Amino acid sequence: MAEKRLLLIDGNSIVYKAFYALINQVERFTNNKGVHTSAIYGFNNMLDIMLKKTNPTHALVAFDAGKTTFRTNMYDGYKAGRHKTPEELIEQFKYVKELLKARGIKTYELDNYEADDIIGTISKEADNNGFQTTVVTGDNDLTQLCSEKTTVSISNRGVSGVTHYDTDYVKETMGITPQQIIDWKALKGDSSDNYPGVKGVGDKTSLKLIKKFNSVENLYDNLDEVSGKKLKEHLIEDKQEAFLDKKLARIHRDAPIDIELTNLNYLGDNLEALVKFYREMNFKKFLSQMDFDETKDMKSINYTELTKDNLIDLKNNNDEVTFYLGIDGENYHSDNFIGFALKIDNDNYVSKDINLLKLPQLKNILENNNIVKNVFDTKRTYVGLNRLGITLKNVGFDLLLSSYLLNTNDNSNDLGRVANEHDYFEIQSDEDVYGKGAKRRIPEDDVLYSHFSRKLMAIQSLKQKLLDELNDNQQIDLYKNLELPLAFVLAKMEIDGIFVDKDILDQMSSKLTERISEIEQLIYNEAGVKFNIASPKQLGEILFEKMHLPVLKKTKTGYSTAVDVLEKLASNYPIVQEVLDYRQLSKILSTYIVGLSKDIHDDHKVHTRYLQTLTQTGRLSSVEPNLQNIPIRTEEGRKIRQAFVPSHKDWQIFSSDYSQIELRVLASISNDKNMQDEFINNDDIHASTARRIFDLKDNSDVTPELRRQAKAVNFGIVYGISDFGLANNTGISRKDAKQFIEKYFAEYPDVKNYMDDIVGKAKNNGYVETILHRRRYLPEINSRNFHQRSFAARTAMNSPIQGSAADIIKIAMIKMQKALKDNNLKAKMLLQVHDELIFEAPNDEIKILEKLVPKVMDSALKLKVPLKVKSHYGKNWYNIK
DNA sequence: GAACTCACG
DNA sequence: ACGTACGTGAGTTCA
Repeated sequence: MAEKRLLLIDGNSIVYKAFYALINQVERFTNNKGVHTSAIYGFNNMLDIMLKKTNPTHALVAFDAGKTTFRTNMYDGYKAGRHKTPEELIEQFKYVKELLKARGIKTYELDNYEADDIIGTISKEADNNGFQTTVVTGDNDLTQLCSEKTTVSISNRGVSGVTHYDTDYVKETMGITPQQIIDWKALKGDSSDNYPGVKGVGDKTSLKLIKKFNSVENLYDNLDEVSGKKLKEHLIEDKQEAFLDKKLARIHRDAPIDIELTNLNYLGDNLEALVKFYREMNFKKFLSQMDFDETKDMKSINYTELTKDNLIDLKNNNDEVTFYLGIDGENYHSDNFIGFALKIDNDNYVSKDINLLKLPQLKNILENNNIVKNVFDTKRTYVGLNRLGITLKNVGFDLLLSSYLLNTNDNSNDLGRVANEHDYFEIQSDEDVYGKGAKRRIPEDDVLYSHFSRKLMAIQSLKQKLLDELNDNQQIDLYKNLELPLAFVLAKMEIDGIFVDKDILDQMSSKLTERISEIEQLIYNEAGVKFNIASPKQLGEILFEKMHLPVLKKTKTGYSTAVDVLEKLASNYPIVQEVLDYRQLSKILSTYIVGLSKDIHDDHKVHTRYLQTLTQTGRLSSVEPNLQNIPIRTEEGRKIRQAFVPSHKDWQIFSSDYSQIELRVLASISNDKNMQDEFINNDDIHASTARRIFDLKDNSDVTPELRRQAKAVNFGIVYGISDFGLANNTGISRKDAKQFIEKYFAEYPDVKNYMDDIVGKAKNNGYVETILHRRRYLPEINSRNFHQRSFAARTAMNSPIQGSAADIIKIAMIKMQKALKDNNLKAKMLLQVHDELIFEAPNDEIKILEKLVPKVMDSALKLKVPLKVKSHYGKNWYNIK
C-alpha cells in the first residue's frame, strides 16, 4: 500500500498568526477592491512551505465554527477578554476558504468544537489508519497530539519560521510526554484562553510537578509529597480549578465529525481557479511562481501581416482606429523600431516593416484629423512617428494616461501590466514576452505579432471602461483638456531638445579633474593613507575610527557621512571641508559633465523624456538626462548652465517662473483670509509670516534671520509640518519649532482647518485630490503603524498643494505653446522645471515674451489670490537675469 | 540591486 | 510612546 500522508492545518490559528506577522504592512496588502489580503498572503506562504515539505496525499484545514463551544459551556470565561478580531482580518476568512478550494484542500468546521478538536479527532483516526500526519498550528497546545506517526509543526516568528515537534522532541525539550502537556497546562493555566490554573503555579513549577507526579490526578492523590507549604495550600485551594482546566486544555479526540478520512484526498491546485484568485487578490508573487503558461489561457488571436502589396486591402473609411508602435527600449528618441500594429474594426494588421507607415495608405490614417486614434502612451507614439516623418493627430483614448489618472499607483509603463491592473488578462507584459536583461530578445514573428495584436485588443477593450471611470471621478476634463493635449506639448518640447555646448563642458571637465586630484592629495595627506573618498564606508572608517572624529549620526549600515553631518564638523576639522569640496566637485563632474555629455545626441542637443505618468502628485519628472535638477544653488555647479545655449545664433534663453506658487495654492484652497490678503497686497509673504509668528509690529521690523526662519516654517507647512521635522531641518529646538507652528496656526487659522479637513477627507474617501480632481490614493492613512499613518497624513496635506501647482503649470504650458503659434513666434518652449518654463527665442522676440509668457502663466487658472510670475533672459541658461 | 549621497523644485 | 519634513533622478560603492 502506498504511503498515506495527511496534512492537518489549524486554520484560525495560522490566519491569526499571518495577520499579526504582517500587521505593519496590513494597508499595503489590499487588492483593487480594497479588501485586505495580508493574512491570505501569509497563509498561502505557509501553505506552500508545508505542501512542499510534507508532499501530502490527504489534507484538511479546520476552522473554529463560532464563539460558543463545549468549553464555553463548561466555563463562562473561556477565551474571554480577548481583543475583538479586527475588521481587516474578519473579511479575509472567506477568501482563505476560497483560496483553499482553489488549492484543492478541503475545509471543515463543526458547531460547538474548536479547530483543535477537529484536528485531534482526525489525527487520532489517522494514527489508527497508518497515516503519517503533520499538524500545522500556531498554538503550542497541539503538541499534545504528537505520536509515533504524528508530528506537530508550530509556526513562530511570523508564519514562515516553523518548529517541528514529534514525541521525542517534546520529551527532549520539555521532559514530559505529549499527553502530559494537558496536565502541565491544567496547573499553569492559559492566559490567552483565559483560565488561570493554580494560583502561584507558572510554567516552571507546573513542569516540575508533572515530571514528579506524572498527572494532575496522581498529584492530588499524593499531595503530602509536595514540598513547600504555600504551594500545597494553593494546590488545595484551586483543586477544582485544576481539574476544570485539565478538561479545557484537553483536545477532544472523539468529536462527532461527519467526514471520512478517505474523503480528504489532496487534489492539488486547480490552476484556472487559482490564477483567477491570485489575480483577484493581486498576488503577483504567487502568480509569477506558478507553473502556468498564461498564453495557454488566452484566446488565440488573428492578425494579418501587412506588406507593400496588401496595403490596398485596408479599409479606411473608419472614423476610429487603434494603433501601437513597437520600440525596442524605453528611449523612444533613439531606440530601434520593432514594428507596428493597427486595428481597424475587428481586424488586426501588423508588420515589422516600419517603413510601410510612410506610405500614404497608413500615413494618411495617422495624420488624419478626422480619424480618432486609440493608443498606449501618446507622447511616445508621437515622438516615434515623428522620427518617421509622420505627425500623429487626434488621439481619443490613451490607455497609459487614463490609467495613471485613475490611480497614480498603477504607473507601470508596460501595456500588459496596465491592462492587468484593470482586470484585463488577455495579454502578457513585455518582460514576459521579450525576456529580461541579457535574455531579452524580440521573439519570432508569430509570438511578436500575437503580442502586438493583443495590445490592440487591450487598448480597445479597456477604452470605454476607463473613460467611464474617469467620468465617475470627474476626471474627464483633466484627461481630455489637460493631460492629453499636454502629451503633444511635451512631445514637441522633447523633440526640439536643448542645445548643449560640449566644448564648454570639456573645458570644465579638465579644470575640475585637476582640482579634484589636488583635493584628493590633501585628503590623503591628512588621513595619512590613500582610500576611496567616494566610498561612505571607507570614509567613515577613516574619519570616525582612524581619526576619531565625533559620531553625530549613524545610518543603518554604519556612520553617516551626509552633508549635514560633515558641515557640523567642517569648521573643526580641515579634512572634512576638503571632503565636502571633493564631493561637490565630483558630483558636478560625474553627473553633470560626464553624465550629461553621454546624453548629447548627434544634433548637439539633449532630448530629455518627461515622464508624464510617474509621480504621485501630478508633477512631471525628467530622465536621460534629468533636466530638472541642473545645479543652481552653488556658483560652482551653476556654471554647468553656461553649456545650455540657444540653438541659433543671436537667440536668447528666456525663463519665467512662478513665485511661491505652492503657498498661493495653499492660500487659495485653505481659504485663509489672512494669507490671501498678504498675497493680494503683494506683501513679502515670508516677512509677513515672520511678523506674525514673532509678534512684530511691522514687516519692516523683520530681520533677515527671522525672515529665514519664517520661510522655513512656510516650507514646513506645505510639506505637512511636524515640530520634529521643522527642528531637524532648521536647527532650532523642537520646543521652539512647536511654538512657531502653534503660533502659525493661530495666525492662519484656516490653514489649520484645511490641514485637519484634508486628513479627514483622506481617511473617509481613501484619497485626496487637486483643484482639477487629480487623485492620489492613500491607503496607509488608516494604518496602525504610526510611521506609515503619519507619512500618509503629511502626504494628504502636501499632495493637493504640490499637485494643484502642477495642474496650473501644465495648463500654462498648453496655452503657451498655442500662444507661440498664434502669435507666429519662432520662440520655442524647451523645458519645464516644476514652477518654471524655459524658452529659446530670437533677440527680437524677447520683448514680446516678457509680456506674453507671464500673462499666459498668471492667468492659467483663476485662484483666490493672484499668481505672480518673474522673467529672466540671457545668452545662456547661466547668464539669465 | 540596495544603500548612500546629492542635485533640483 | 511612537519618530519624520513633500516630490523627483542619477552616480558610486559594495554585498
